[in-house]
Amino acid sequence: MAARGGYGQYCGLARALETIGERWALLLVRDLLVGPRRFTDLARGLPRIPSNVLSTRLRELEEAGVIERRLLPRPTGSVVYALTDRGRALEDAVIALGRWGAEALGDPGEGEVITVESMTMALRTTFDRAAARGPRAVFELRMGEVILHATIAGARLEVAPGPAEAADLVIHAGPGLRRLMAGELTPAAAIEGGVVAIEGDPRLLERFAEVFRIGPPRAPRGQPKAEVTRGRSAAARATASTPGDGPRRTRGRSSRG
Amino acid sequence: MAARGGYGQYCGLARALETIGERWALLLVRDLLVGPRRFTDLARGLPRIPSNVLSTRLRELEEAGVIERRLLPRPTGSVVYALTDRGRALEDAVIALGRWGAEALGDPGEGEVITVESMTMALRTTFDRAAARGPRAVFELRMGEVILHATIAGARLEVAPGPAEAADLVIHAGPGLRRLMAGELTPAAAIEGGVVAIEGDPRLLERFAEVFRIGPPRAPRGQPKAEVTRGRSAAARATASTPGDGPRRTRGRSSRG
DNA sequence: CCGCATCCGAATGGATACTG
DNA sequence: CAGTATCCATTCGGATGCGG
Repeated sequence: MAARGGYGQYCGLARALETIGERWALLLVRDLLVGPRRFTDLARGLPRIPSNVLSTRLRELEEAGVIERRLLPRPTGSVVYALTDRGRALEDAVIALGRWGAEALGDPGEGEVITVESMTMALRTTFDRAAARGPRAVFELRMGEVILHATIAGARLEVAPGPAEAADLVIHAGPGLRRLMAGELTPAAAIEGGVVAIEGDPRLLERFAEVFRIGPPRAPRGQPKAEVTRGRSAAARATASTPGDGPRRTRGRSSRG
Repeated sequence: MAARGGYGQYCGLARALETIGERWALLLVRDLLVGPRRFTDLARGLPRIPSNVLSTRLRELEEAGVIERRLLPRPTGSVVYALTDRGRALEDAVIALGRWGAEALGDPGEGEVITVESMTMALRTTFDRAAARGPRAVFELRMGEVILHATIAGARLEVAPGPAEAADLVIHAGPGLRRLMAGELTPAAAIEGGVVAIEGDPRLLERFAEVFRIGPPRAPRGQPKAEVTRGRSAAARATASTPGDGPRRTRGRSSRG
């Protein structure tokens, strides 16, 4: 690590851990993978990080060439932190770790927050490009104050904070969304159980659950599918009340504040 | 982390870091990805880890379901630590991080060790399966006491500690091998500069340098290639003296000790 | 020699307060 | 808003001890 001295190993992994292995470091990278952020943005997204530690990490990561400080143009004159190319190259590692950790996510612990940044990276992490083939689709995901949208087109995915301009499906969800993504709940069951509420064609929720998956890619296929396929009338079950397994605690910020 | 308390984030990455983000943890996983190891094996491969920290990490990783203790059969009755399936699933993340870190490896720092385990994972990390297509080849890599061998067949790779039974190419190298793998040195230059010495067909060293690559996959191709292609007589330049950029410091152990 | 457990000084991480 | 300064609780690093 930056501070405690190295591992004494001539090894890529050791070098990586010396650079971004310090506590909080990779979570800062996670947030910055979504876009440049100011000091306070980062602090808000990581409520448990002390400001002095945030300071220290930002300095260390800057010295390591992972992030850079940028002076914001006119209006404010303040600074934002942004990933360098080198920092952006961490995305694969962040995704690999996130994928591994997501399998042990379970239900939210007391006081655990969900942020726009963590959800954005969660979607990028769970994206199964093989399952994504098919027509273009725009999803808007709403979990309390956390609002983001994802566009899948071909095998490409784009996720960004904020509402979609024209969503094909709006998903209102709480943390129970994980169970849908993990395949523990069928899309129909998720809707009927109040875990999610949707605006749009229920079949798009099936698509969502196939494309964003926690754990190994869906099994053989055709087994849990049969009894589900179409929930009921395809039309609108719109604007359902907030799901029973509603948002636990969320900390969000729309893209500009 | 196990000890310091969680990050307070409902996020796969945070969960992963809470599990294997503690200092030394992922290096233990790295070594165990090569195979089961005893306490002392691990301690030897990580000379800078205090024994109490090693103890603690092993217990934490066991509680987290990443590793398990196994009682060794007859002869010794001692214990080995081995990855569980869950632990083995960390390989992707270890490789992603290792790949990122390898690009910043530079030359070995004072006192940095190279072990059979780190080199084994380094080869798995840098393996470029696209470049691997071609005839089967067995490489034996020797860096001081660190001896391992790699077999590439089709797009598959197997790396294991110890000498090969029938190597197509034996490579004697020091840490300068990194420069070859990073493309900073052509195979011919590496041989002529004494960075590596080989036993076998020099063209196999070119193959090696194409298949095990640090950094982005080789550029367009055809540029640095031309002036190199065949070193000279294909036959034997065998048993060259230890390379000038010889092993700095190595700690190894043959597979059984 | 293996497999840790214990002890201790030093360095970080964490919480809070405070300033340009 | 954007950090810096302080002070305390933990953990780490290193050395040593010790039963098997």
